[in-house]
Amino acid sequence: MTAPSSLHQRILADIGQKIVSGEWPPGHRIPFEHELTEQYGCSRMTVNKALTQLAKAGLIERRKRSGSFVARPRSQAAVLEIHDIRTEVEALGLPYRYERLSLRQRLAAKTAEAAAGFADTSPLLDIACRHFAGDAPFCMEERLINLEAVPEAESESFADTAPGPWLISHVPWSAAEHTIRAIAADRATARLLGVGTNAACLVVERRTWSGGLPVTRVRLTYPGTSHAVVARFTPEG
Amino acid sequence: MTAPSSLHQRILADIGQKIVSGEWPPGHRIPFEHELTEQYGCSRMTVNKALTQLAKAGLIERRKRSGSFVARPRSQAAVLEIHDIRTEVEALGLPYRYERLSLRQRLAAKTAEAAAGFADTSPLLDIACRHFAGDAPFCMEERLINLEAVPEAESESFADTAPGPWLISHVPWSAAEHTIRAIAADRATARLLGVGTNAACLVVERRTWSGGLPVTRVRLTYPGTSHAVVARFTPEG
DNA sequence: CAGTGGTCTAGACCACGTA
DNA sequence: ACGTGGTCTAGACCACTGT
Repeated sequence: MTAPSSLHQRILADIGQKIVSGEWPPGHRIPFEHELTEQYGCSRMTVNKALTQLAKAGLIERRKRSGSFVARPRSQAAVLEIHDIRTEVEALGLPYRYERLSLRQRLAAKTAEAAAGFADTSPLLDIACRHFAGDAPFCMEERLINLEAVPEAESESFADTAPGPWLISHVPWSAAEHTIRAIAADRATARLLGVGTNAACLVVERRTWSGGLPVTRVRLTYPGTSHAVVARFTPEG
Repeated sequence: MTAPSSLHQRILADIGQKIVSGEWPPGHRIPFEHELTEQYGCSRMTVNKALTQLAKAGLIERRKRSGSFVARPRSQAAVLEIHDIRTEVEALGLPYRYERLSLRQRLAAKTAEAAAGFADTSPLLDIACRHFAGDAPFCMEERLINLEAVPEAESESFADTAPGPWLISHVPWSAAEHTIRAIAADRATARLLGVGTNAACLVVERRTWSGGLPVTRVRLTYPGTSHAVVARFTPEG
């Protein structure tokens, strides 16, 4: 509902509105680019920009020689933003505290770590730590760092710095994959999170690569009652 | 790693590669558009397309008068795709079955439904149903439909058709917001899902609007052990 | 003020798929 | 074969902003 500042945004919003309102049902043919060109009195690049964006958002399908059509909704695509934990805690207005629980160096086992994408016998740093919001545990972190990808991590103690921010400033960028699931807290987890045994917890697991090499696998376990992950739909980019 | 078919994709990939590999660390200034124009022997629109896309993906920040810079990673943004349940089940190679549990019409209560965005005393359809994968319950669905937004739903029994697909074919498109959390199954939920009481479950709640009006709120409860939500990072569009 | 990115134009050529 | 979308050009004007 914000005023579109540019013309291609206005075209995008106009067409998006017609689709969302149902005025143009799925399968409806959208005016050809040259028709929209006349309608808005602009060049083809401008309408193309809008239509390309609508196609990327999944609202329309484009077929050469036939035109563009309103897509039938297949899957709900939404953008998930996973923030830095410190930021997340401070956004709640609570003081943040970090605590390292354990750190050891070992080799990747064939079974578990292979599934996480680490090669057999890769040297790994295995870290457990906790993040606090005020006095209460906010989440627990179990992290594996591939020392082949990040050899500098070997000399880090992670006593005061959380592995996440440290990695971000040492491994510049990365592709990532997130998996979200629910588990029942085992005894150790329950104690560390200050919840009852078998309490429901939300687990966010992130695997990160850099230049084809697996860098880190982190598993964040939140008390289920206090944390939720939110994703919002994005028609416009 | 796929061969970029278009020039702006190649420029995007080249720069993205330099950022991901660390060759250009956060804060590094990216060549000006007119420099890239010379470097690739193309027009400014082409490099602009690539840089705009990198900025939308969050890999770079653009500042007028100063140039474009490699962004420091702030939040992990990933694309979450939530599919139709039937599709999801059948993708597992299992037969899909749907079962309606209850249906009743009532007015929105001030407390609970207001939080879901429904106006006070809106007429609602309140449906509970289950989705099966083979013989096992796959997930439980609790759904509210706003009859002010979808009056045709009043005459539907939803005995054989799940509300999701029906709504998709009757309410053309929508904005949506997803919330994912973990809960412990209460007695009723546990029985319906065939798990133990207090078993950890993954709850995906989706609220949907159409033309500013709230259309439906659906809460899908999955046995935590058998279901995960996956989101993947997307540098390129 | 000068230089950057944001946006737009009025053309063009091509691949491709449908008729 | 033809018309569509995909891509690209070589300009242009403007707003913003740091110097």
